Amino acid sequence: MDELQAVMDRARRKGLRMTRQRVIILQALCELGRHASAEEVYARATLHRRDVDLSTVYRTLERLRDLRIVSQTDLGHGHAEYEIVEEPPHHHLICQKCGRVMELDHRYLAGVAEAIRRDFDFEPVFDHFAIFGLCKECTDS
Amino acid sequence: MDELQAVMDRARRKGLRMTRQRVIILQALCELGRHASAEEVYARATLHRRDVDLSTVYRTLERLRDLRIVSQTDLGHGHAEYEIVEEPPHHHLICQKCGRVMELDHRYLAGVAEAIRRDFDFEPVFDHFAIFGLCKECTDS
DNA sequence: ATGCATGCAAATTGTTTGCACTTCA
DNA sequence: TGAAGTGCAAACAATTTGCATGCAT
Repeated sequence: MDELQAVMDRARRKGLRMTRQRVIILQALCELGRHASAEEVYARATLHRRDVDLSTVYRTLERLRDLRIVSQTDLGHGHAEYEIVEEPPHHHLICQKCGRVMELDHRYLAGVAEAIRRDFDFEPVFDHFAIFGLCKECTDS
Repeated sequence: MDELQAVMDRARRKGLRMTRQRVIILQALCELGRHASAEEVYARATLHRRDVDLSTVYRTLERLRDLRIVSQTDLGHGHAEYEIVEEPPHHHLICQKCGRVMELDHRYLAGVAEAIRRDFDFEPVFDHFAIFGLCKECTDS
């Protein structure tokens, strides 16, 4: 997978020291694909070889988030969820009742981002947005 | 003062049983104004008379959130923040670096809400939105 | 070489829960 | 009266931290 290579390059370029653990964590994130909890990343990472500590996973995810290599989102599951940032980003609609998750294209938010930039001199980080609400089925019932 | 009455009426109409504790909690929320943590609500509530338990505060806030009388938001402070929902709602721009918080008018998001409603049959709960990013000063430096 | 990263275990923080008792409608 | 709400204390889960050691640059 050269997705892993690409992400590692990106991280290195941003000055991240590439330790064995960090490679494993990035690999786990790539394999998992979308929004995984720290525990899930940990589980996936230790699946191959058991040589990462959970606290290291937390520390690394925090670091990666600061470098904007991964996004950190609260999807209402009682823990943070992480995923590798893509360009353009994508977002989620989350039903508060049934928990269903739908994907929302970035175009829906691009206009808002632009307006905020213009009017507030504020650079919004729209790596990943979580919008809560009610899906059709749950609105009806 | 009659903000409290108005909110209590609203709550009662939604079928909320009005206990002594709940009145105190609603009062605390009114007095605090904007986004307060459960601990802050608790502190404020017990300031007058010490007869609410923290667990009751949590239970009540959860109940009020479900009734959409208060909004629950993650402002990135490591705990949830609550505030009485106003009409129209307002939102926040939060600087990830310096922590500065700016208010965002609902009009910025009204269009997005409409589009989501139309295209996804999804009713977004836009009681309170938190948008993270970088303010001017922190972007420059 | 040296400063940053890690493992381990323990602590912390925010939040939830079980249960006997009380209170509102 | 009876269902719903409460206090208390204990449990929980996610995340963070201190410190001795290890490793990438």
